[in-house]
Amino acid sequence: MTTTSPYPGTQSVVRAISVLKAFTDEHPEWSLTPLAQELGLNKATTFRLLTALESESLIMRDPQSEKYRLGPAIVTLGGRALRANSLRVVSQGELQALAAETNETASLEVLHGKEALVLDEIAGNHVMTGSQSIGSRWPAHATSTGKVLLAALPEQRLRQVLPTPMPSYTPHTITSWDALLRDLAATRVRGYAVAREELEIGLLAIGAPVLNHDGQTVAAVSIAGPTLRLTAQRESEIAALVCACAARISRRLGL
Amino acid sequence: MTTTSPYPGTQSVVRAISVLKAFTDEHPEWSLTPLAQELGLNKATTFRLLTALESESLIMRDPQSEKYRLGPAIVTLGGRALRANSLRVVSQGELQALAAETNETASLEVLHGKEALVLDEIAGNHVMTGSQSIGSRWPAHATSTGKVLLAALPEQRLRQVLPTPMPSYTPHTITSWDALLRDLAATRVRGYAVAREELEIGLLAIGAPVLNHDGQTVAAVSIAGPTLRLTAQRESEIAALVCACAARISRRLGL
DNA sequence: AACAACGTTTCATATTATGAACTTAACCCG
DNA sequence: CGGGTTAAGTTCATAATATGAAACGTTGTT
Repeated sequence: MTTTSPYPGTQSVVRAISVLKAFTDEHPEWSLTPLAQELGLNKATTFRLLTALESESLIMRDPQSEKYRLGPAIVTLGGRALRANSLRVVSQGELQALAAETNETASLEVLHGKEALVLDEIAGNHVMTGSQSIGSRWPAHATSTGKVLLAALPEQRLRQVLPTPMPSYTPHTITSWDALLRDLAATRVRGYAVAREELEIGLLAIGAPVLNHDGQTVAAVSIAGPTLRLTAQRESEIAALVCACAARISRRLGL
Repeated sequence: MTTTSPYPGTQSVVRAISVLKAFTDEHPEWSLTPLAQELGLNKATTFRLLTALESESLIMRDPQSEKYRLGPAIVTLGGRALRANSLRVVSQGELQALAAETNETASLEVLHGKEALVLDEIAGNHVMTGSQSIGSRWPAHATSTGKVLLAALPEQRLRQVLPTPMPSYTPHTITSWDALLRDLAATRVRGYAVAREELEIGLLAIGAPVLNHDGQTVAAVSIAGPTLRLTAQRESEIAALVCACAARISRRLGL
């Protein structure tokens, strides 16, 4: 290899991480050869990396299929990362209250690059599913939380972060800079963001910013649910509850 | 270094993982120098490993303190590991039902070495805290789920897995082989395990085994709560509910 | 102002990671 | 059956890469 690594002396570690990241929701299970091909690594190298990761339980092998999967140590590290996040810990009670008030799914998300990362999720009583998407990432420009978080960034930063063109998920996804900047401006004025079928048809979400002691947007809280239940008339009511929840969390952060 | 790694060509990767694992619940934040000392690594090496991990967002730096913490990519990987776990997905509905029936905290755990790893946790209405300890590990010999899982192992395996002496957490913790083997035998006969103040004073838990299509114990389900609420008379009632829940999950696994 | 402590960078060195080629095992399919 | 195909895992010579001692720069302290 003659390619220059981002930093010297980190090739194998970066490669090992790329192995870990290959295990996605869409492809949670890999065999050696396809994985090596996917990553463009030598089979022997990939095997050694997998073995090292397996010896530390970051990766395990499915007893039946013999294929590689993410292992128990990853679960433990993920739990630690969440528990170490004071934002999440502080928010949890308020988020639960919000989910109970609205009977819809409440989420807490932070910005990571061009994506909104789900730190916590409390299901309303309508759906019988608990915290299924903690750790998931959604395209920021197509979600209410994402737009709330983007609205706090200077335009220059936006241009660095967002891909051009912005990918479209439904006919209502915002894909032009013009439309996005207008929506973000409206979000700032309004104090909350609305994403109506921008990520998925039939899905509406309303998000509000969480501010730290300094007044900076550090996270977003949202309520999401089917457009069937979240009708236009309920929208302002829900928005008020989401904003109140976000404000309470902000106050707990010392605002 | 002249120490032989478990496998050749994996030193830096194993070291990088040891860096990740240094971030525990007790010590979620590290500075460079103490971390290098703790791990017995050179400061420059540790710095390079941290930089590599940070470049991939497995580690981040706290904006205020400048110290290192687990990063967003770990949260994402943890979420993927959980979602990829079909056992957890299959169990979730039943676990929620159990928590609702009993109004106490329901858990799903698997054995990992000498510890029980929490895959899912649904709080009853008494406690306002959601899935705080997913990914946590508890000493198997001192928990109901742990004893259920140990009860399925041949004695020889037990001796390999469990440390001698077994650490004690309360005056009721089982620490002798004799007592443990008797308890495990009783668990097998009874069909469920009870841990009364064995891990923590005031805490009672009742666990039952989840069996796969093959009849092998692959996980344990439990209800845990304060001895104040989980009185002796409620014990058999709770045990029946826990066993029924575990049996329903087992059936879903094809038993 | 001198010192101390810590994060970060440099660089010569050889240890360690690498990948081409090989071995082994399982599995088709004629 | 049995010869052929595929994929997992192993070996080993090579040099590229990780290593750590020492130097550097920055910040805070006495």
